[in-house]
Amino acid sequence: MTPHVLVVEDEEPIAQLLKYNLEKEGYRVSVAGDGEEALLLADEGKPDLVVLDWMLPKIAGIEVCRRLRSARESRNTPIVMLTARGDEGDRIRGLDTGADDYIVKPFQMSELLARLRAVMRRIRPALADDKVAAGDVTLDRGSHRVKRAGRDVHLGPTEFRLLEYLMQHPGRVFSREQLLDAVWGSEVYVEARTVDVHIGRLRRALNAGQEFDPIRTVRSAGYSFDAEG
Amino acid sequence: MTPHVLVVEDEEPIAQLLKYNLEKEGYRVSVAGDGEEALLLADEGKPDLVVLDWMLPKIAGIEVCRRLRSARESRNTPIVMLTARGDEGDRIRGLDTGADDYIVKPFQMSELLARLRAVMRRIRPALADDKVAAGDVTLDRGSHRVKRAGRDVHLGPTEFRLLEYLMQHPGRVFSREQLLDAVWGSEVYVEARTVDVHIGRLRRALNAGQEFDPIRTVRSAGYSFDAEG
DNA sequence: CGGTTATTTCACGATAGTGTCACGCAAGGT
DNA sequence: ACCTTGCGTGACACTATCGTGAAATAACCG
Repeated sequence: MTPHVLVVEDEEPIAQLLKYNLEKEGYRVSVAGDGEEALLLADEGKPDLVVLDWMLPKIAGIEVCRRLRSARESRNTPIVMLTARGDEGDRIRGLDTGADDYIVKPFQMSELLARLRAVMRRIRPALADDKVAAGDVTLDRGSHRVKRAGRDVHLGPTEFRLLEYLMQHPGRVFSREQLLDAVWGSEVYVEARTVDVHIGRLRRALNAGQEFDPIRTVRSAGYSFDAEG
Repeated sequence: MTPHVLVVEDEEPIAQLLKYNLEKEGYRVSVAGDGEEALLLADEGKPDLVVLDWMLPKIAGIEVCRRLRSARESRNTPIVMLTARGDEGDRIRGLDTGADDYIVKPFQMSELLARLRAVMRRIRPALADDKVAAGDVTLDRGSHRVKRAGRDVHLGPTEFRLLEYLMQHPGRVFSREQLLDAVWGSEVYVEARTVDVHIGRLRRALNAGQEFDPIRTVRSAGYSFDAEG
């Protein structure tokens, strides 16, 4: 599936310019004209990346950023903000609110695209299909369902995202810190050991009535998801 | 352990300013005055983050960036570059060469610190193909697995790192002190003979059911990993 | 609001991994 | 042969790390 970008920009010509160029690059693009619309579209469109103008009518950019970050759905969606030249204060506040990057207006389109590429590269693995399957485990993002050997498995939201992330890179070992960053988000601080507890619950739910445990503990390194075999 | 930052900057006042402020933030800081020194320090200091001035004597910033990216040690170390105002071309080239971010000079210290915080949150996920193989032994950093002739070999963390280090330079002999420094780290003190014990454990695990021992003892010199042949 | 569900932290026990030592054998020199 | 030095390894006390139940919070949902 092609990456989906949400552009939040109130100046129509700029919005169109962005849409045109991004689509040429192969992205799917939605445009929101103000903060309210942005939150609405973000909620239903589940974009993979948000380009966010800092000066917006109705709801300020920083507020949009904060709300996107506090909503579970969009907690890990990269946000690139557009700021006016010279407003360092805004940039710092933005980055600390959870934006991943910024571009100063006026910008070169080539630079913006390079930035987006850089940001996308960091999360590329997340842009997989709707369904992930490995071994006898199936995870469906659409219906938010997980099955083990055909049986439905009930997971809490965090366990779901944890499994989702692990299954996206089968066999790969992630440290607790990496998992916290990927699953919980980089802006919240929780103890690394919390991961253990969720891994435990995930295991209990996933392995009910099964003997093989697809989640591997690598001592002093982290956890990984491994299909049987 | 506190994060270690390598600052590569040829203008002494700026370098000192950076060092001062970064240390105040709790980072450990090394300073390199040119590209050559940068590569040297990066190699031996294993920094967690590199702040790289783009205009350097001897070796240009972009070249330093490229070499850091191609070296195994520093492949996943985030790089933030410092560029002069208005040089969009450089920035784009830099980002595409593998830099993770840039700051335009002159910059606000607070902005730079905010950027570094943002970059530090994301430890670059290691690339897929970081495997080492020699003879019938395979070591995969990503999945944290070691195989001998196709069979899984279980190693403790220290044995894993030890083998990893030895396999990186097949045939080369390392003294116990060198191995302690590379595998255990320079800040801990352990007896040199401890290496022997770990070599022994590594051998036992690796050679189970095999007749050839890929680890060679060089009397009064050290150990090396040698593929069969 | 009240009740439910999810999340986080803590503490404790279980277990895997680590560093030292000591003893015996091996290698090398004279 | 004999002595010296270096290496391999079993044993053991000590740590670090992991799994998990339970308690305390926080989020959610009518």
